[in-house]
Amino acid sequence: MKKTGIDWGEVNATCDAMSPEEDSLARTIVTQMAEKWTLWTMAVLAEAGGPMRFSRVLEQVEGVSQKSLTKTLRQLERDGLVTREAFAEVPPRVEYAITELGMEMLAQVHPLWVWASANVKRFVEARERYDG
Amino acid sequence: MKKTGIDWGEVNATCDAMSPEEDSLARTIVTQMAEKWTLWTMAVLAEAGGPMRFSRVLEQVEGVSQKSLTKTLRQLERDGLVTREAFAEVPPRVEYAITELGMEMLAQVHPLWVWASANVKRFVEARERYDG
DNA sequence: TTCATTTGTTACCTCGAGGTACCTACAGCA
DNA sequence: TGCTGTAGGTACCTCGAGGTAACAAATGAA
Repeated sequence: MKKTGIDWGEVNATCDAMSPEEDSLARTIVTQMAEKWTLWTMAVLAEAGGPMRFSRVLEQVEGVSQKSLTKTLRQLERDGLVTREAFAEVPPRVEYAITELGMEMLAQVHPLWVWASANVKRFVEARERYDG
Repeated sequence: MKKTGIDWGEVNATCDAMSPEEDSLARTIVTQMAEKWTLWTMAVLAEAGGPMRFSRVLEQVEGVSQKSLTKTLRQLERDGLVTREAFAEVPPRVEYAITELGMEMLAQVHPLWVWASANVKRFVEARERYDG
């Protein structure tokens, strides 16, 4: 029945070996990763290939509000997924860049995203079957 | 700079080839996957290796409320990730099981989860650096 | 007759995500 | 003397997630 060869026991064992705080943190990481603008923001910074000003990111992540982008970037910075460098100039300049850890996380997410995109039709069919 | 070898252009190309509805659906799939009880529920059904009654799932997914589990299972059923079979008995019996599509999705998520668990320490350190 | 069982549904509550809109500070420029 | 541009902070709003608690429906058991 386990046709995919996934050993969920292995995952559970990994979780059991962690402290409760660590366990809940792993959960938090995955949850935040799926928040509305997080992946998109990281992808934009990854594609840029170097530091990017706040307003450039704001343009590239189409539809995000200033407030939400600020919050998203703060969280990413806190988790070590992006770096932030502020320059004491007028008008102010702040540059963001993705970190090695951020690139590693994107590498993990990448196949999932590709799979989801490639299998959209199967989901559409399932929903039509259910709704109709 | 793209040290991970990820070709995000490839992902974007995939997205560009989709209709807006399909694109937003792919986004929706990934978002729902990260909702509070979704992955846990799927993992429980996958580990069971066969059909499971509602109340068994309710026990295994510790902390979930009846209402939330019902909603979670409905969404999973709608997306073709689990099956639901109701028996006309008293008291009622309803059996849930994971589908092939569900197993495939778990297979995609698995490495991400393992990576997140394995790298918890790096996130903890980043947060301590930021907060302290 | 009354109660337990099982799978929901519904009303009501709280909390947080995320949006819009408006405010600052300060130098340069017309 | 205003006006512009940048990176944010803050007030206020709406919307949905998710919790608790109570109820339904029907049958077999006490």
